[in-house]
Amino acid sequence: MSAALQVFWRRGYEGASLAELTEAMGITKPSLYACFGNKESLFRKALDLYERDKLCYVKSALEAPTSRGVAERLLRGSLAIQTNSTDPKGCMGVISSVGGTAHSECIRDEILARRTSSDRALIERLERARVEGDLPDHVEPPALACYLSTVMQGMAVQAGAGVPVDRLEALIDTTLTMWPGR
Amino acid sequence: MSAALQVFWRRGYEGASLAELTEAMGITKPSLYACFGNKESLFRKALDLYERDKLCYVKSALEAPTSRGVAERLLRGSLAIQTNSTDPKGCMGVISSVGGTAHSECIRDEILARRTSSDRALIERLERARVEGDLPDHVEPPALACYLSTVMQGMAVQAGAGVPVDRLEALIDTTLTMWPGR
DNA sequence: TAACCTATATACCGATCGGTATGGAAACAA
DNA sequence: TTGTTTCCATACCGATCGGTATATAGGTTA
Repeated sequence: MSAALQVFWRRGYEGASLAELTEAMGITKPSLYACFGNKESLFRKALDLYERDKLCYVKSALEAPTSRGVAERLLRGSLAIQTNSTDPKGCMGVISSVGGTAHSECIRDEILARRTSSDRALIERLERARVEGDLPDHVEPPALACYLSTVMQGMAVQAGAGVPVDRLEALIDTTLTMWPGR
Repeated sequence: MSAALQVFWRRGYEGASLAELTEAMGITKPSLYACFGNKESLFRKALDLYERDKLCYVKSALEAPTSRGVAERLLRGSLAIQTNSTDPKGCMGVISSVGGTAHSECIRDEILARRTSSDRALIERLERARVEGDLPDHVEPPALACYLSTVMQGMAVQAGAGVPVDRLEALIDTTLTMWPGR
């Protein structure tokens, strides 16, 4: 299962062929279909595993005491995943939601829906931060949440393109320097 | 030719099939191969057209009088392209450089090389800005250039995912509010 | 009209896609 | 031993991939 995740992560949904998937998983196609139904439901299960094992840092990041702490933990957490030496570079969600043919629209919708729910949690956390005085009044939580998501997705593109870790750490430092509020 | 660009832009290099390309261009496959060689060289020509017609804003953006002006023109220029109602959403470079099988690595390399040369121009412009007093001394132009590219690529992901224009305009405003220097 | 050249359109190539039917070996009951 | 059941690997399915050979149609020259 985690072998399938690796393949989907590196290739995206459409770029991952059944041949590569079955070889990585060490099973044959009939076994794969008996266990997981089809390629699409296998992908969903891989996405579940990805969220559980790789995106767990988000939950704890939102529990940071200040808004800047939330931003820092989110940025460093996503960087750690995207540049882990044993995993593919970049973000699986970005890789599988970009481009591709018309056949995989429901996959895109699935990813976008998960992203939306994650964004909502971040907005709510930033609203709380403003109430608590962590953010200046002129900052609107939805806009700032969108901004932070954008930086993380851009960082995923860079990591996927092979930009080295230290440059991305500098990127995080730059972002945090500009962060409004504490 | 511009029809081919539309298809590659929407689907990415691998997601664009010859069937879709020839249909959009209104020619048959033998004609396509007689005129353009093969899919890869057709893609390169489409990429040339994209740079010439769509990325021309970059050159004029770098000529803005201040560093903040450069950032604003880059952000608004790329947003205009990425959300143009007649073109596909998002950035063609991002869409074609992310994911995919191993067969298209040279395409990725091509895009990454063009991105690198564009980044270098931005770094040089920001170094000039620091000399001219547009940026605080503690800001390092390579890091700030990387940051700005990251925001633009993240914006491309968002635009490709269907985030509406007005939210991305708010994102630009947020980014510019935090911009260090004038 | 006859010969010829070009240019396009159809039909096809081997490879691969996601997905499945089938045959044969292993395990179990009688 | 015989019959039966289960399970999995191979071989195959139609569709589509990128790319090409061939045949026909149209225009030009003699």
